[in-house]
Order: sequence, then C-alpha cells, then structure tokens
Amino acid sequence: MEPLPKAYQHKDIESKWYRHCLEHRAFEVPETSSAPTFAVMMPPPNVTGVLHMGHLLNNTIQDILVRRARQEGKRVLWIPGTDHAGIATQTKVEKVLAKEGLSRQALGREAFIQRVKAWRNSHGDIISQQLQKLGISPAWEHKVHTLDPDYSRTVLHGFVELHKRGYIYRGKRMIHWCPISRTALSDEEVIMKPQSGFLYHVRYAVVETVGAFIEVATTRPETIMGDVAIAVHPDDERHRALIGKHVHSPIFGATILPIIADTAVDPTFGTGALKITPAHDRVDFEIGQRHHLPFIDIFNPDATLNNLAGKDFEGLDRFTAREKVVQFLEQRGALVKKFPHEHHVGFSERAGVPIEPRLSEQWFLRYPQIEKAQKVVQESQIHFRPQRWVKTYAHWLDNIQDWCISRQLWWGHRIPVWYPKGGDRNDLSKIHISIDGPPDPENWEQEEDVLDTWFSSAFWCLGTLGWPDRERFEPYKCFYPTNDLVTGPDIIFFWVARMIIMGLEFLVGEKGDEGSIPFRNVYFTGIIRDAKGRKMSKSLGNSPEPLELIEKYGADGLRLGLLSMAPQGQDVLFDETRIEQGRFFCNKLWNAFRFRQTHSFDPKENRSLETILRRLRPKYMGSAEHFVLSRLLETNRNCEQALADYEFQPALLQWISFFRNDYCDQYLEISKTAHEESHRTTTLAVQDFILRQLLISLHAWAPFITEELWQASGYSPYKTLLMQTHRPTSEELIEQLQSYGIVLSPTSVQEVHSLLQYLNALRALKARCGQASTRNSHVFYRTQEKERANVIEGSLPILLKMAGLKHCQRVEEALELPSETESEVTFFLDIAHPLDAETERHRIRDELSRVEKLIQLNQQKLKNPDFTSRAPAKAIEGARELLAAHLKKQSELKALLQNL
RNA sequence: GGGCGGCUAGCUCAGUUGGUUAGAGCAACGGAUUUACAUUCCGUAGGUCGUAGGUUCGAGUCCUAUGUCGCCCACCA
Repeated sequence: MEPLPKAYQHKDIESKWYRHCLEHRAFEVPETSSAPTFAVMMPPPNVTGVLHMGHLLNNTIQDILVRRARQEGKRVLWIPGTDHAGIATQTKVEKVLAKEGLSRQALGREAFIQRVKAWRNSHGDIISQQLQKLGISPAWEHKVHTLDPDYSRTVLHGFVELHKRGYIYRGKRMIHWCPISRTALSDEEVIMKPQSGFLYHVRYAVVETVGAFIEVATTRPETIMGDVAIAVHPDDERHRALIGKHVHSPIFGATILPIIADTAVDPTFGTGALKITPAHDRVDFEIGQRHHLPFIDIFNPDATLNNLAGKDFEGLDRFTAREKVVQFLEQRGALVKKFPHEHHVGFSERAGVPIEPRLSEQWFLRYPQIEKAQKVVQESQIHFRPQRWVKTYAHWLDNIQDWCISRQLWWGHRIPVWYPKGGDRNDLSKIHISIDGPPDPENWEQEEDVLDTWFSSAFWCLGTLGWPDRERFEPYKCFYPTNDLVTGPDIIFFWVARMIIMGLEFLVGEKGDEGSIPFRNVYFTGIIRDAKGRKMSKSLGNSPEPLELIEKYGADGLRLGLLSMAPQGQDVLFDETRIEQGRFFCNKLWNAFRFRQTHSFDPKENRSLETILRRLRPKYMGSAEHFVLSRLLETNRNCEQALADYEFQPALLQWISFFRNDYCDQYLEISKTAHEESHRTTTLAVQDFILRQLLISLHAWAPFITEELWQASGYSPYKTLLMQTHRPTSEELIEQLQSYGIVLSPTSVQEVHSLLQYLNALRALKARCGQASTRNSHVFYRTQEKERANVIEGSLPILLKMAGLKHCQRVEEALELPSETESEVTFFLDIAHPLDAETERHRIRDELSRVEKLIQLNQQKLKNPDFTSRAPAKAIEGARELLAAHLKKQSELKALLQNL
C-alpha cells in the first residue's frame, strides 16, 4: 500500500476517475433491468454557450440526485443535451458575415445554414466538455441536440399534430417585432423596462372651426405620419363638441383625420385626446379595427421610416425621426409643450432594443390542456419546490395568450408547411402540412419561417426519449414521466409550463394524467449573484470563471462550497472563501484517512461491511464509540430527511458538522487517549465503519475524492464504483450492528455529552487564566452529586489530556482559586500566580445575576396560574427542571463568592 | 396597478407544527500544538429577531398595518 500524500491533490485524481467512468460507461443507462427507473433531463444549454456559475449549481444538484438514485439501485437515465438557440446563434453568425462584407441574404438560405452549422460545429459543445470537468454523470452517449434529425422529427411531428388538432393557426395579428433580429417574438421574449422619455403635447387644427385646436399627448411623435384619427372618451365634456369633426395632420397638412369617440381612451391621462396610429400601437390597432380605420405602416422591418412617412423622414431611424419630427412641429408651432415622462417600454430580451408592435402574418399556438396543466400542479402531481412558484405558474396560465411560434429566421426548424407555387397563401384549404413535405415538391414552396426555439424545447422530455417514433420510444417509455427537473424559475413559462402542456397533450394513455406529466418534481434553483447581490454579468466583470475555480479548488471543493452556500430556492450570494472552505474540507477528509492508515491498516479488512463489523467487540466499545456511532446514525437520518424535502444545503451541513466536530475533534481526539491494545482493534473498526458510511453519503456531493479514498481504503475489492454501492439507511445500520451484538447505549451517549461539557468548562477556565502558564496545571473539582463525580472519575484521562491538564482531585470545600461552574460541578484551577480575587468576584457576580434573572423568570412563570393550567405538561416540567438547576447553580455561586 | 420573496450577530444564512438562556459558518479578538490536517485545534466577544399594534399563559415563529430592498406580471398613450 502506497501511503497517501500529505495533502489532497485534486488534479490527477479527478481526471483519472472521470476517464475511468467514461471508459467503463458507468454513466450510461444499464441495458435492461427490472429495477425502478429514475430519469432526469438536463436543461439544454445553448450549444455555443460557455459554462457559467448558474450551470454549476444546477448541474451539481442534478448530479447529486442521480448519483444517489444509483446508490439506491435504481436504473438511472440522465440525458444531457444542447439547444440550437435560434436567434442568438443566427445573430452571431450574421455579425461574422458582416465583417466579411457579406449578409445572409447575399449568401442565400442553404449556404447560410451551412455557415451556421460550421460555426456551431467549431464553437459548439465546448460546454459539454466543460461540464465534464465538474464531474457530473449524465449519459453522454445519449446526448441530444435540438437540431438532430431525430429530435427535429419530434418537433415537426408536434407541429403537424397540433395543427391537425386545431391548436395551430396562421393569422395576421399584432405581434412584437424585433427590428434588430427582424423577427417576431413571443410575449415572453419582451421585457418591460422603465424609461425616462418625454411626453409631447401636439396640437392638431380643427378643420371645421378655424382657429380651434385639439391637443394630443404622445410619447412617440415619430408615428404621427401614421395617424388615422384622434380619439377621445365619449363622456369627456371637454372634447364632446368635437366628436365627428376633423383635424389636419400637423405633419401632412393636407391629410384630414376624423375625431372619434372610444371608451378605451383614458380621459384622466394627458389631454384626454389620443392620436390613433393602428399600425404602431396595440391599443390603437384595436380602436382602428372597431372604427374601420385605415392602417398605415410607416416603418421598414428594421424600424427605419419608409416612403409613407414622407420625403422628409424616409430612411431615418425611428429615434432620429423622433427628433426631426419634434423640430418640425416646433417650427410649425404645433408643439405645445414637452416634458420628461417616466414610462415602460417593451424591449427585445435578446437584442436589447425597444420592440415595435407590428401587424404581420404569423403562426400561433392556442395552448391545449390549460386546465389540466393547472390541475396537475395545483394537486401536486407535479411538485414544485419551493412551492411558492405554483402561484406564478397559475397566474401565467390564468392569463395565457396565444403563442406566436413563427420566427423570421433561417436557423431553426423550418415550419413544415407548403403553399402551392404562385398560389394564394391565405387559402388555407390548399396548403400542405406534413413532416416530409408534399410528394411533388416542385409544385410547392415551403414556408420560409422557422419555429421558436422554445417551441422545440417544449418537447424535450418526449423527444429525448425517442417519441413519437414507436421503435425508438419503446425501450425508453419506462423513463416517462421523468423524476426531477432542476432549473431556474426564470424559465417557468418559457419551458416548464410548455413541457407540461405538451406532455399532457401528447402522452395520453394507460396511466392517465399521472402518465402524461413530463416530470414529478421541479426544483427551482436560485440565481447566483455576486457578494453584493448583483447579477453576474460580463459587463460588470463580477462573474468568476468556473473552470478557473475548478482548477483552483477542485471540482469537489467547488461543489461542496457552492452547495454549502445555496439555501433552497433562494438566490445565492457568491463568496469565493466558501469555495475555499470546500477545498479545506476535502483536505481534512483526506487527512482523516491518512490518520487511519497510520494505525495497523489492512485494506482487506474493509472489503465489506461484515468484515468491519466482525472486528467490533461489544465489550471494548467505550462510551465514545457509542456516542460517535449514535451521532453517525442521527446525521445519516437527518440528511436523508432533508434530501427527501430537496433541502440540499442542510443535508450537506449535517455531514460537514458531523465529520469536523463529532468525528475529528471529539471522537478521534478521545480515541487518541485510549492506549490499550484490546480496545484499539475496536476503535479502528469503528473508524472504518464511520468512514465507509461517510464516503457513501458524501459521494454525491464530492464524487472524486470519495471515489479515490473508497478504492484506496479497500472498501471496494472488486472495483465497484461508489455510486453503484448500496447506501445503507440508519435503520439498516442499526440492524447490522445488532446482529453483531452492538446496541447503542443512550446512557453512554449522555455521559460523553457531559464529558464534553466539562471539557469545555475546563478549556474556558484555562483560557481565562492564560493557556501557557496553566499547561499541566492541577485542577480540583467539587460536586454534591455522586453521579457527576462518577462521570468525571470515569473519564479522567480523557478530560485531562484533552484539556491539557495534569492532575484532577475532588475536594469538599470551595477553594480560593479561579473557578468555573458547569452542570453541578465546579472546577478550580491551581495557578502559579496569585489569584486576582476582585476580578474573580466580579465574574461570579455577573454570572450570579444572570442566573438569578432566569430564576425569577421561571418562578414567575410557574406562579402564573394561567401558565400552569394551560401550558402542556412538557413545558411546565421543563420550567421546573430549569428552575431547580438554576437554584443549585445560584447556591454554588454564592458559596464561591463567600469563600473569596 | 397586482402578486411574490427578503429584512435575525460586522458579513452570509439556520431557526420545523408558537414553549427551555435565539443558533451556525466566515470575519474580529485571545490562545494551543512531540500518533492525520496551520487547508488544523481551543476559547472569547457580538443579535431582542425592519417598525408599530394585536392574538396568546407564552411570539423571531400567528394576525393587522407600515417601512425598506429585490423579483415577477400588467397595452395608460
């Protein structure tokens, strides 16, 4: 056996075990098995994206879930993948083309798509390699990309079917138009941002009454050229007389606009008069329709003005045009006033520019299964964690609007609709819709638009399993519904809700709703922010580089640190020192094994739980052994309980604290004082027993170091991986111990608790008197209780060694020495220098007053008849015991004081 | 405008169904170390739980109001 190096070196160990797992296909789904299935679908990152902090948290959590499921003997399938990110990728490639003086139009559709593919293949999938560094364990051989041929067929099938069922339709509607990407967007892709702009009051001359004007308030004077009317509220006294009359356009004097009445106008806003520009505003569009007004679109697709805006403005950008129109109005005296105005403007999420409402032909989805989608979440067939997101989800479904699914892009799934060549596209009876297209393609032209990327990811839980292809789906059907989905709440509408809807719509069958939901649990992670709570962003430069973190702290250190600072569903304020703590923890774990191996260590004796248990002799089990094993079982139980509720952080902290405090600082230190050879075998076996369970339990968080130590300690003679090893429950461990004659004694555990309390008192006493000068000092103790004295006498060597003292002797009287009273025992420390009686008196008086306050508090409580009659017996009993304990302490402190 | 979440020690957070003297980690300060680990260990100090009311024998925990920060949703031009 090679001795372990002094410090844990993560680099070689990580790559060694990851390679091993890949070579042995350990992450792939077991071929056939009767074991219960467990499936997780990785939220597909953008194929050309790079790893960021959010991925780390998200994937670590998924990895914990699947590794633990494997330890439970389940047949696990974790499917990784990437998505094609239509708009983002196309935009990126178009920028590259622009630098070469090219455009996608100049290149043509086919050539352009080839360019994007080439770009994707060279820049793409870096993220999968980066994720491997994190040590996650998805079935890489099963990786899916949304534009893979098989997956594409899933998406197109979905489209064709939804159309057949009447949920997809084509229509001319007002949509959100992104002038940068030059495509329609869904409502979800538009984010409202507060903007400080101006509100302009413009006056329009009334035709019928010379010298009369109507004043209109607008934030967008550049759309005046598209005006078709002025609207006022029918009940608005100020304007009533003008209804039915006309005005001159302040830009085009010759243009005459009617003044109409419509209740959509808010008389309390601005001047109470609204200019109507149906082509460029949703409300105006509706008013225009109601009043059969014309529709004048003055914008080009890139939001520059077209010829309908007139010679003066044609070709200008919308914001330049705004300034020019204002100037124009000013010169003509039509601008009454202009003042700052705060309002909200819809921005394109991707391109970051204000969107334009625009009327155009698009494809829409009327969502199916809305009611069921509500129900399955309300009734927790799909369980959201944290639960509060249920409300957000429900609110969205309650106010759901049809989804614009067509995009005027080339990179994506081209809509499988064909129109007769040269025919009328609006004659829906003549169109062809199928996955493979018409048999005589020469007579047809395919729809140019592609589908929203989110439309394709709505089928993620179906397509990754091979649906709807019967042959491919059959072997994977058993993984549906999947178990856990781990994702961010920001895509609750974009993705989670839509997957639920598609599952409910398409996977109906034997199991009803229960069988059609795509997953049973959704765990929403928080967002990782910087230490100041700001979002991580490139421009702020506040995002650490994940790969550098792995390099510096190791994947295990990073995972442990990250999870230790991530409360359930709350945003995480990133703090690199926590990651460092994770690395420190790994090193301590490493050294606990080094320590173990310095003592008659033979890996063969660890080959199974039985070989360890056989070495445990009940009669040599001291109270420390009872204590530490009890704590192990308790920790294990608490951890399992926390994880059942998806409380990852508390679960981990349980183990960290057990390992550091109970195992290392207390148990190992105590065991160092045990010198008898007979005890030692048992002590070492207890260590092996604990370390074994520790590795199994921590493996999901820290896969690499645990695997290395697992193998190095001989726990796995047949090279079975830790994640394939059964993880015993506390109940199983209790049974195992019992079958070897070991029953943990609560009395022994209590004894150690007392011992630790006394140890703490002694250490505090020493620290107070000056550590160095009290090294190997004598200590005296006094107590009225025989049992207390027994505890102390029984563990004297431990107490003295761990406190760094030499002798301990019982006395009857209070001594004139510095003292510390704890649990009915007072310790006196024999110090070389004379006692500063005044300081000591002061200390005791302080403590006395504290104790007396508590005595009073409990006395009052017990005197209160309302308390004694209404409080539960447990609370009353507790108060009595407390009072008694405090009274004892009070008399002891008084005696000490008197003696000084 | 509607909804949600946070507000507990200098910082980051725990605090389960209301019940003993409100906890932990980090930071601070003081110390230790001849069977692993200074990437260690021990100890000390530090909060009255955003504010104000209320319910209750008893409230960080329940109710009402309010402040504040953040997020989501929403077509007032």
